[in-house]
Amino acid sequence: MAESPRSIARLSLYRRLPAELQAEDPEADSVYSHELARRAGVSPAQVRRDIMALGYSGTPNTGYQVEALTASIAAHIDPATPQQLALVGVGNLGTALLQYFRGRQSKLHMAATFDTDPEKVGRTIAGCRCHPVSAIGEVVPAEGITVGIITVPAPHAQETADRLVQAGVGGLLNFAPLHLRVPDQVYVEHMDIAIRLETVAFFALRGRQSPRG
Amino acid sequence: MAESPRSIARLSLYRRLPAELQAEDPEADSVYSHELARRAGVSPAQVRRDIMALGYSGTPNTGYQVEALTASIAAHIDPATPQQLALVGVGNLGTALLQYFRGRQSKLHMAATFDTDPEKVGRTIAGCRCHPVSAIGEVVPAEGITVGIITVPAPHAQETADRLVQAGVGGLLNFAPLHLRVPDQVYVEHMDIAIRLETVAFFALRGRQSPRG
DNA sequence: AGATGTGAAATTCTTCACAGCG
DNA sequence: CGCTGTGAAGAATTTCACATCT
Repeated sequence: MAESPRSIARLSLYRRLPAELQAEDPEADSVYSHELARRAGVSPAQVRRDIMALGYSGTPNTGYQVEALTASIAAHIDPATPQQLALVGVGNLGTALLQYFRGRQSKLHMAATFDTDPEKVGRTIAGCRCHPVSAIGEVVPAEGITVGIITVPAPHAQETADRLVQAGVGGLLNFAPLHLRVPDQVYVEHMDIAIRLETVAFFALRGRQSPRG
Repeated sequence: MAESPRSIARLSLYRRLPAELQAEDPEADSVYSHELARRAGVSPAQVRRDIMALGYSGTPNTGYQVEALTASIAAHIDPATPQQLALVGVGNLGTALLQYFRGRQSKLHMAATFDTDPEKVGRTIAGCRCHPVSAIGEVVPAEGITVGIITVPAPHAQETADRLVQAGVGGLLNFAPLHLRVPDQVYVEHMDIAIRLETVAFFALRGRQSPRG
C-alpha cells in the first residue's frame, strides 16, 4: 500500500500531468513513466512504484493509458462522496485561498468560513458564507465538514484547531507559523511559509539541489 | 553537518520556540530537548541530534541555554549579510504574502515585486515597489536578489522561474500548482496548496497520524 | 528494442539506549 | 538522579537492475 503522505501527494501531482501533456499534444492518450517523472520532478522508478500501488498496470512499450490512470488515481485518493471544508480566518491569506479555490471543480467543497470580525460575519466572501468563530461547534457537524483550513493569526491558531477538532474534523491545513498539537487521529499539514522561505534562502546561497516533488 | 532541507526547516522552527516558552514563563532561560520536542512535534532525540549538528552543546540536567541556542541556530542558518527577495505576481496571494512579511524583522528583505498588470506596475504595494516583469533581468542583479517567490498563475510560472534563474537567483519558493524545472544548482520549494489540501482530505477520512514537522 | 513490474540493495532519516556529566 | 551526546540499530523511502511482456 502506498499510503504514506508522500506517496499520496505524488499521486495528486501525477494526476494533473496528463492535462499538461495533452495541452502540448492533444493526440496523446498514453504516457511513459519517464515522461510523468520528468514533469513531476521524481525518478521513473518512483513513478512506477507509486502507480503499482494503485493496482493499475500500464502496458510495456506503450506506457500508461492516461484516462485509465487518471481514473485509478481518483479512485484511490478521492473521497467516495464530496468532502466538505471550512476555512477559519478570512484575512488577506484566507481570502486569497478562497479566491484560489473558487470555482475549482473537485471533490472538495468549501462549505463555510469563520471569522471573529463583525464586519465579515454574516457576509458572503468568495461565494462562501462567513460565520462567527463561536459557531464552529454548530456549523461543522451540521455541514458534515471534515477538513479545516487555519489562516488565523498565530496566537489564535491553537484554540482554533481545538475548536475544529472538538467539532469533529479529521484533518487540518495550517498556515499559522506554529506547530499545532492535536490528538493522534487528526491529521495536520503545516504550511509554514516563513520556515519554507528560510529554507529556500539557506540553500539559495549554497547551491544544493532541491528535494523531491 | 545537518544540512538536509528537513533539518534546516526544523532548526528554523526550534528557533522561534523560546519566544513561546518565555511568553509563558519569562523566568525561563534554559530549555530541555523534550520541551522543544513537544512544541515542535518531533522526538527529543531528533531535537538533540539537530542541535548536536550546530556544534552547540547543552548542559546535562539543565538543558540548553535559550540565548546561546538561538544564537547558534542563527549563526547556522542565517545569511552573513541580509538576503534580498523578490516576489513575482502581485495578485491576491502575492499581496497576502507581502502583508504577512511586512515589518517582520529578519535577515530576509523584500526588495522588489513584479507584475504584468499596468495598474500595479509603478505603484508601491505593502511597502514594496512593483516593477514590470520584463525588468526582472535588470532589477534582480541590481538589487542583489537571491530568492524569488512565485505567485503568478500556473501558465506563467515556468517562464517566470526561467527569468528569475536567468537573472541569477539561487532559490525559488513556488506557489503555482506545478513542478518547476530549473538547473540543478537552483533550489526550489514547492508550496503546492492544492496537493497539500488533497493530502489532508485523504487522511482526514482515514485517521492517520500526521508526519513530523 | 524498449517499456513495465518488482525483489533486493542502497540510501536517507529517525529512534533507541546507554555512557557520562553536572 | 535526569539530563545531554552519540554510536548503533531500526524504519522508511528511493533506486537499482533485471525478468518479463508487447
